[in-house]
Amino acid sequence: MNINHRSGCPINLSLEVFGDRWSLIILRDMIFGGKRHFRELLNGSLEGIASNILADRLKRLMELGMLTKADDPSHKQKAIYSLTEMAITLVPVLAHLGAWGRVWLPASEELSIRAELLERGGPPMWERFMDELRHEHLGTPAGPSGPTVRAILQAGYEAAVARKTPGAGCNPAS
Amino acid sequence: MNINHRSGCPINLSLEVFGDRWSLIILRDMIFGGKRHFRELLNGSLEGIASNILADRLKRLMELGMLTKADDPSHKQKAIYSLTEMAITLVPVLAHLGAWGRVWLPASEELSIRAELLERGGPPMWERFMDELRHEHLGTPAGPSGPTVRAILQAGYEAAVARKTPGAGCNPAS
DNA sequence: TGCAACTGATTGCAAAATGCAATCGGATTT
DNA sequence: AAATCCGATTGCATTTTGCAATCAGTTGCA
Repeated sequence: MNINHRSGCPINLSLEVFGDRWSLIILRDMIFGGKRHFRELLNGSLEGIASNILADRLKRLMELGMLTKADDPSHKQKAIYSLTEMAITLVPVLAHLGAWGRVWLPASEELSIRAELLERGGPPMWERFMDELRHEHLGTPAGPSGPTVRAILQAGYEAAVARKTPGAGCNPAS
Repeated sequence: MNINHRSGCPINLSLEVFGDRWSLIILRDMIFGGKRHFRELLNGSLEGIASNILADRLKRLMELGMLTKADDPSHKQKAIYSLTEMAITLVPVLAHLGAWGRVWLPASEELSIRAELLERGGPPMWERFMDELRHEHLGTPAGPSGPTVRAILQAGYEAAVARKTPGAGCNPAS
């Protein structure tokens, strides 16, 4: 990326990477939502990102070394975006950020569950989650069996939704 | 603040608070640099914030409940800005963010020292630092004696600077 | 008293980022 | 063959941002 930095302070440099309203949202959807395709990210996010912004941020995140792009063998024109190790190690940052936001901001109950579970799981759960992401995005060997961290978080989310609207039953939506 | 949120996701809400290039810089300077006045923040930051941006962000952070403002008894028109508990609990987030930036971004060696010390200190050091900030900004009783965490970080920074330019001797600059 | 320096801001203005709708060429599905 | 889906790109109006200049009130000093 550019060598034109405001300062060499780590927090400032991190802010130059994430100091906008969308980059971390995209990474959140990839990490916690398992999204890998342009359309998934475009239509799947709660916040409704515009397609040009999404294209711009994906490009930017690739230039920064946070994402890589590869062809999808099943769809000749589909691209698969993968997290790099640099992005995967954001998990603890996101966990802390989510924990802070859950406490201090008007987070909805259902969406807070993931943050709460991740906070309660602590560093061991983060490590396990990062290993799963490495397996999923970098092709490293699979870790221990059992439900994945993402599945645990998702199950917690769905249980919270069910508690709120008990008549809805099982909901296959992402 | 506004009730017009993009979503109730904690990470999104946090991003609505910090998803800009300056808010966290200001909090960083207050937390790690001990800055309390407009001019200190204006002239003291490495990144060179503009005065209107600083004024806008201070106002915004007050509306969000992260800062409070009080008159300085020594200067009739001086204002002292204080961190609230909401802002103080950002310390772990900043610690993680700094640790991530130190590893993955071209952080300068001197400015990385703080992040490294804070990371090595871990949660106990963060807790102690937050207690010191509570004492400083909220008037809670003082904790254990001995050098403050900020002083430890500052000493590490100055030692790193001295290592780099050995002839400079002791440097009283902030 | 007079005056310069300093206090926390505010204003005007240009540049950049954002949001939105429409569109693109190619690939796949029906 | 037609419709749909794919990852984008374009044009454009609106909003946000960054920068320089400036503001009025306060303080320190001569």
